[in-house]
Amino acid sequence: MKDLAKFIKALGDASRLAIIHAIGQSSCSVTEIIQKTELSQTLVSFHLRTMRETGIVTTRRDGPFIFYRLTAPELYGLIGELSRVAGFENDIARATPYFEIVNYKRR
Amino acid sequence: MKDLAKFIKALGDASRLAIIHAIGQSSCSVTEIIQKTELSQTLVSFHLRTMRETGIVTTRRDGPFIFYRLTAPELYGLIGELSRVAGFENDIARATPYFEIVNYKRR
DNA sequence: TACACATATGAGTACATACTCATTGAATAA
DNA sequence: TTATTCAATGAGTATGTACTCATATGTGTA
Repeated sequence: MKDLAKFIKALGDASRLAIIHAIGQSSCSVTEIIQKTELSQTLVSFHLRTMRETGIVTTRRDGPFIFYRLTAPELYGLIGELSRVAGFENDIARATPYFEIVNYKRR
Repeated sequence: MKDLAKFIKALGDASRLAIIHAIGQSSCSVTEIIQKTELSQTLVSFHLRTMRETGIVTTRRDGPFIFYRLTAPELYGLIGELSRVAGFENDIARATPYFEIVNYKRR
């Protein structure tokens, strides 16, 4: 059974927000996601699995690559709204609304 | 200190969603929240604490009562949007108190 | 004062989750 | 075939979190 709490919980992690930010509203291969987020391959794969299972992302294979995209592209903007509502509007990036939204840490 | 992932994580729990639903866009005393959610006093208090600390709710004392409200009332609608985007509009959650969040109307 | 009511808090527990490392599988090219 | 690249998976660990029970604190009234 689908569960809203579970879905939202799957959004509430810095690494997964970084992945969502990397994907944006188009799509990305896993390799691209790894490069953009600077997270390890294993960790990206680990998170993509739960994001697949909660329906946040869907996949398409193209040769050796697997492309991920948001199942609902509007989700990207909604997370931006959440960020604004949470009071993050004065963070680093008002001009690039969705960049500072994702406050993921670099390694 | 502020952290979007932490904020969203604090939304991703069924008990806390129930509390948010109970509060709605106005405010409620803890006693009212307990009655509406049918959660234990201790558990409600436990969750309200983390919701206070993440800035989801704010409080006002009135005599022996402490009233809680959403710091940002728009959050209520946004959760409805998330629910719709997640594809819950026809979910079994119709029978539960979470339903009204699920069926929040767009502006 | 004493008492009742409203709410918060500390301790303890069981489970969930994020992460790393090592390995495996799947697709392609030489 | 072998080798290479892309991606997923299993095991192990450490931390986080949701919850319960008992207790404490705050507030108003008799």
